[in-house]
Amino acid sequence: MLDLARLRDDPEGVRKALARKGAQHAKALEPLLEADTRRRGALGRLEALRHEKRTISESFAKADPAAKEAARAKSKSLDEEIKHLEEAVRGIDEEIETQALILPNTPHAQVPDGTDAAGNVEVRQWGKKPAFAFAPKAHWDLGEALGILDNARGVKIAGSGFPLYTGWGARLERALLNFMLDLHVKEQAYIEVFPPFLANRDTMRTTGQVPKFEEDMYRLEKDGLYLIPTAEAPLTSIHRDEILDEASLPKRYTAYSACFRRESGAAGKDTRGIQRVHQFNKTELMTYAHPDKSYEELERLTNDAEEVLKRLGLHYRVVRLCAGDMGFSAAMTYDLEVWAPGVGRYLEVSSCSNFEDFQARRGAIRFKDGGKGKPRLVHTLNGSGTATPRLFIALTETHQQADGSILIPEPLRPYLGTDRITP
RNA sequence: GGAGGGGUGGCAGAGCGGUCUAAUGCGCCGGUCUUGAAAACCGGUGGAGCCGCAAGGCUCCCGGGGGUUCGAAUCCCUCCCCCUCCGCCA
Repeated sequence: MLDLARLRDDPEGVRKALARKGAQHAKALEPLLEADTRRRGALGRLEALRHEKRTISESFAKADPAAKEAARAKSKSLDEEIKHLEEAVRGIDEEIETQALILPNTPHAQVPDGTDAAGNVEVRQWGKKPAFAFAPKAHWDLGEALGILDNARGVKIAGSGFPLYTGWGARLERALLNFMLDLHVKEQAYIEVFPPFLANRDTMRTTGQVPKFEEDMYRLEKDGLYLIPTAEAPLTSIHRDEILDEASLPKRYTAYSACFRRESGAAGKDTRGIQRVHQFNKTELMTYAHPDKSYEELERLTNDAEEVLKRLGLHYRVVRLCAGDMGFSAAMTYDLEVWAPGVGRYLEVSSCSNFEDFQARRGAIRFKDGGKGKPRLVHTLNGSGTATPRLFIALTETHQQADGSILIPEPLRPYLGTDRITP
């Protein structure tokens, strides 16, 4: 959520910034500002009435009987006005919240203009596209030939988009996750947590999935819970409604989680194999940062995610997303795109973002600056470190051999227990 | 799922209809004393919102919501959470 005070102080600046994310957002500003003005007017009157009522009851005990009767009557009549105004303020508050919660974050000044992926800017590359003396297969063919991926039976169990990894495929999945977590925990000093995979509405509102993207999630109507689309949600709510010690920042967390996404509207779009699925595994990196240092942290976090790809010998590129291609809550985002030679495309395996205080405001995540004064909002950041389906794709497609086997990169061997997956 | 107990300031814990601007202790911060530290003593120490250039003022918050009352941390209803016991169970 954006700071309402900022909207009041600099409506033009906010309007322009929002327009960079999409012209429609800028229009939402006017009614919001109008409601804010109405709210403050009503609130001022309400508080004056409450003050009057309070004063009456405070002097009640020592008033004489006649004055008591008058006080009772006056207080009663104030009640009606107060109740009326309270309802009005509550109504306006809801109005404001409804509108404010669907406004996206504003992009950082250094985020390039653009309306879609075409506007993204490549920042760097690592490695290069592998050369093959044969035609590299796509992972769906490799998966079938090696018996590590069984899409047909996944469909039988749950439906399309719910991959069934089998044999070495299942072990590869597990090995990748352990490899990544160990890297994040032992070498990069993130605190490992194992979060719930279901989360409530407050949790989802904090990170920005609710209310605007409710339809993108699987929901358990009866329990008021959502299947998490990313561990970002539970990780960011660890410290929701808390005031942290300044000295404890940055707080860096990592977690494995299964992730669930409806991906409705994406049917048929890059869905072959396991490029886009409803359930997948991912390790997540998440930081609660001091607001003055969050952009340094974004670089660090991005590098930490990249390290996974480097160690697995996978060619990738880092792109800075343009304003129009960024997610709802982000102020700046780097995407990591790994090269998949079988499908012949770069695939997004990680999205590393600084949300600045956007999520922190929604979740009231603060810290005491210098130990005194008003608490300040922290900045939150996160990035996948990384998501397995596309990592699985890149790994199998990149390291496939002429004989149809997959050569396992050195760092992963102790986790997988073999140096090669063969048919 | 059933029965009982309980949710108060960073923590412990009192309060059970007006004096609560929530006792007291601990913690923390500042000061006095001291070569320094400790101890002792003195003072301070939550959050949100609104008004104000500021100083400051006002409103709300004792798990959430609603009610009774001139007045609620205190009484009533309801929901959530925690603990104990029982049931079920990976």
